[in-house]
Amino acid sequence: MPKLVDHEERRAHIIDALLRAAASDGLHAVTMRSVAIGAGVSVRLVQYYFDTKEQLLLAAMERLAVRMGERVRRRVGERVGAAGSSTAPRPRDVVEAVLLEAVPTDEESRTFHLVYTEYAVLSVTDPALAGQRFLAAPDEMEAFLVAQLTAAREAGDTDPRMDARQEAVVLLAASAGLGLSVLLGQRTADDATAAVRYHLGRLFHPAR
Amino acid sequence: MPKLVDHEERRAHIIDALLRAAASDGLHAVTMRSVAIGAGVSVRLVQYYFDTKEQLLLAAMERLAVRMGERVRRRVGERVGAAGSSTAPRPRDVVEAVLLEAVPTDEESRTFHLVYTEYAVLSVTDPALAGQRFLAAPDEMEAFLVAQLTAAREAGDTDPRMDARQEAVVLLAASAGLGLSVLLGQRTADDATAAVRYHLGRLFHPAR
DNA sequence: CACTTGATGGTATGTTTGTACCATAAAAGA
DNA sequence: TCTTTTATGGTACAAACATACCATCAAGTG
Repeated sequence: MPKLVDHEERRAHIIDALLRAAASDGLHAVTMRSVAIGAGVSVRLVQYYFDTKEQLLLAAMERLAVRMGERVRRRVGERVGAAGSSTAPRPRDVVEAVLLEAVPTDEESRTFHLVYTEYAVLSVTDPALAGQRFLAAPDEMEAFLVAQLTAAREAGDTDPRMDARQEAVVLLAASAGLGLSVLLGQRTADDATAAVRYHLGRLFHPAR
Repeated sequence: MPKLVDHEERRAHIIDALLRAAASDGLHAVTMRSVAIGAGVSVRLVQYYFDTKEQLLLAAMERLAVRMGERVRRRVGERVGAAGSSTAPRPRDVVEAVLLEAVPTDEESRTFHLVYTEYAVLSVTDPALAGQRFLAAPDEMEAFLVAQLTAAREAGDTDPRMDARQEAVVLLAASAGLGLSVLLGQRTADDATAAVRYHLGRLFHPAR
């Protein structure tokens, strides 16, 4: 046999080229050739590792979904660590961290969220993409928020009449909407961040 | 001359075919041929009325933007009328009407919002679509909401410490996010509506 | 009645796309 | 050493696309 290459690494390299292409020219403009050029390989190689274009798109989407989970978990982890290893983090800080993940700040997160959104919209009309793992991440986050909000309410940090489930739905929708408006260039990331903080300030009473 | 046709009507007819095609197969899959077939005319006719595909897409987008304005204004008008011709409508009802416009209920509004969203996302990467009237409608709505919220606060219907501008931003983002989640099939229209109502219930005190 | 002009159909063309096919170098196993 | 398998390149091909071109019919105008 020849070089005996690490397949997963090669696939990841090609997928990254696809994501770059999708972010700069749009997911609809992604072509086997443009991906190959972006990855610095021949079209034949892309075929070799992904057989068909549809499978390439599928694989890229799965990678995005995995990354989304990692991103959110990392954000939460940072907050947990920042509060010191012994103290439990305040629910408000954890919730803020999760919500702010949806706001694209640097170029890297902008790219990520743009392509993620392109996929989400595409999945509505494309049967091959439909019913994919797009729903898992949001559902997971919703359950997580409900738990945090419930804890906060029982600790007396919010209005006792607050409905944790409804509030989680609204928070998630607001952060998604704010992130989208930043992508569309309607708002700056700072404005979106300020809006999230304002809203959380109204939701949470000062502890004690 | 021949039949002497109403150009605007013909153009509207073709654009409607484009919107249907975009809603069912995705904006990226829209082709001169599919539009022509959908409109029941020859490809040559589409060329005749819109010259190039880019101009066709542009014209359809403009039509969407105009419709969006009409939709919102109609919603507000309904609320104003429902309260009786002499009484001023309660800000809460007006705000609710505006926000619920973003939630797709029947098939017609689902089609409309889906294509609108497809255009919005496309405009991020497509230079021909960039910097278009997408921003006008949201800005207008934001100003409108700020005015309503300010009036409500001054009438004592909300917490006096409420920041009308920040609150408007959050409300707009939440309704956009909820509408999107309905399009993506994550939530039902009823759930989204309930979330909007819940949030407004917390924002507005009962008048008096 | 001739003629111009608006509205339409059909077809040709050049380009781009995804994919299939053919070839080959190189390493490992017999 | 011969053969099989892995990784790669190049090219060919049919389909689809946007667009340009050529033709025709009908309705008003002179």
